[in-house]
Amino acid sequence: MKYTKMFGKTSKADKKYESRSVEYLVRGGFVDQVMAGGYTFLPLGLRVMHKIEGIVRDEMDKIGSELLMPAIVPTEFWKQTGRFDSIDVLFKVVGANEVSLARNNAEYVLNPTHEDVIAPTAKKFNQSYKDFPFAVYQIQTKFRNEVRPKTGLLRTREFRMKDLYSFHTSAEDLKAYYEVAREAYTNVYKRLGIGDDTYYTAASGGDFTEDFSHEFQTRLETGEDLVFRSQSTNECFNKEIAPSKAVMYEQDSQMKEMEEVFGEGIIGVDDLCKFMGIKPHQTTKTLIFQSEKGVIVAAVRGDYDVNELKLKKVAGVKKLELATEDTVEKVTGAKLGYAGIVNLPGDVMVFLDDSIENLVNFETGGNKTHYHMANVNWGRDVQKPEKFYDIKIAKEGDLYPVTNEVYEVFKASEVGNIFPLNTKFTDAVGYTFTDVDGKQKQVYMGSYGIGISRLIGVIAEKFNDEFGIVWPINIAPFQVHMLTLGSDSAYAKAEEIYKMLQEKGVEVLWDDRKGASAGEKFSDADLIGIPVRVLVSDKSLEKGGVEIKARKSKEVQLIELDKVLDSITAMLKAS
RNA sequence: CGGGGAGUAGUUCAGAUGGCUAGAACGCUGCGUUUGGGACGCAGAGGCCGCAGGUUCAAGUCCUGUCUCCCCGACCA
Repeated sequence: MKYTKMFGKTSKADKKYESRSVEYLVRGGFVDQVMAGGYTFLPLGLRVMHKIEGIVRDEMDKIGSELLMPAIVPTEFWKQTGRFDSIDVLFKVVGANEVSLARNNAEYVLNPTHEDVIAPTAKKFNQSYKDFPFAVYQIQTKFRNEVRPKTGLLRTREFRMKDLYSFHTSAEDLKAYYEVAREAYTNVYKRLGIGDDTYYTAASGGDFTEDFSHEFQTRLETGEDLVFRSQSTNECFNKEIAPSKAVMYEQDSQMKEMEEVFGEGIIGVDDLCKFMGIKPHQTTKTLIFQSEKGVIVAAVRGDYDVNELKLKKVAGVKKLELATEDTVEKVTGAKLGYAGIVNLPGDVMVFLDDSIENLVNFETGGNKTHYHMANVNWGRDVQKPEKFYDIKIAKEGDLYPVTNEVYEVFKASEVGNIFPLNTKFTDAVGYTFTDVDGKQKQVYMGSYGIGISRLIGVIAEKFNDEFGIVWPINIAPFQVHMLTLGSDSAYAKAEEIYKMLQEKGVEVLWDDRKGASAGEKFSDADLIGIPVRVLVSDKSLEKGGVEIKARKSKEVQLIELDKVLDSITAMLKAS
């Protein structure tokens, strides 16, 4: 591709960008923002996307077949699975004006994912045990009504995604395939150049499943997720579910007299600590929740917060929300802000976090407006429960309960996820198969996603320097960036080399601008970040050849003309 | 969904308390000089001041509404 014929231009930095990936992708002419969370992929960016898709497709073809579903489907698909009213990012498509509506006033869902479409489709075709297991995938544009798109391609309203769905005759078979998918994903990330920094991470199953799901998290300073990793076992957990054990502080050896402290309007751990002259880890935080099984009281040490996902599991409830002020008053007998674990009524479920198990002389709310209890002790003042639970949100410094080691905690960006859906969707659409015994049985399903366009952002964010992007070889938009300086004869020679490289199948971007200055061309080459740079100039030709340099290195080599192809091939191999 | 900021040239921005025949830089066009790390001179083109109402002799500037974008937080299958 000749640079002068390519659509899209580089630009100088003229404002502050939210991150390096955004700056370089925009300035390099890879993408152009059209709206909040909506980008045009310019030719350079699209080439990167196609490279990523190629790798993903190659690995997916080994474990499934590609198909393509429509981006819009009748709302019935989503009503059937019960998700039409519950998914908060769902977009709907309707005719835009009266003329259009007069023609067709049906409503469609703009799919954010395709479980709801593939399940009924699969049901149409595969009903015999002989058809199972099977898996299909597609690479397609998805739409989600994100409230706040951010960080360039990392979170957008419209994005490219690979989604794979697998179907099985048993939970065991699904589990076995889950591992196959995991393996395929691992290969994808390795080939993309981020294998070493991408972690298989347990996460909440969310709406989809009671089980955990798994995410592939790439370590990234600007990432949105927090990953807790056990270094000895390499197990990783998303913050939302990370099991945790609190670090214990030294406790008093003697119990002090319990006292009721009057603190008018003192609400919240910070205020309380200032008021009473104690530390957050000497206090307890008590929250009152409403569930379908009744009121739940949960308490954690003051320096923690309650993890509602954990609490749901521990309490065995499906719905959990903070109780209303009225309920709180009824349960505690006090206004909001003074709840504690003393003198609770007997008819509520109480779950206490293990971080408060070994506290001595601790504080808790008085369950009496404006009152707090100080120097509370187990046994003497409150009955010690038989069991403490882990219902806290993990934080940096916490221990992994299984090994008692301090977690390594890092920020990361989710580049893929896999869900064991079991029968959630197949049940919803009435998908069963006929087994060898002639009976109808449940179909098990799994769902597996890779955020293609997000990967471009993640990789650009990960591989760059002060001058621009440094693309990993497998997904660089071109393999060689050739530039020319000097007289017409240098350009003529460059054109020869350009044609030769193209004939040999080397992807080359030739900066053939005659007006641009040398500095401009060098800077653009660095910004765009193609792995190998080849310079053809009067000076290099006088010295007997061309100059070749890897993007990630500073070293420039002079190569004789007849060795250009070999040297480039060698450099590409090495990078 | 809560809080904050901003819409003026292709882009980034400046245009107190109304007086504008609307500016700058970068980019763009032409001519010339340059050409090994974002060159220089000269000459130019380019604007419904987001949109709709209102106040005023006069609105980019004030008021109301509306749309959009950006940032922080909550949420995120």
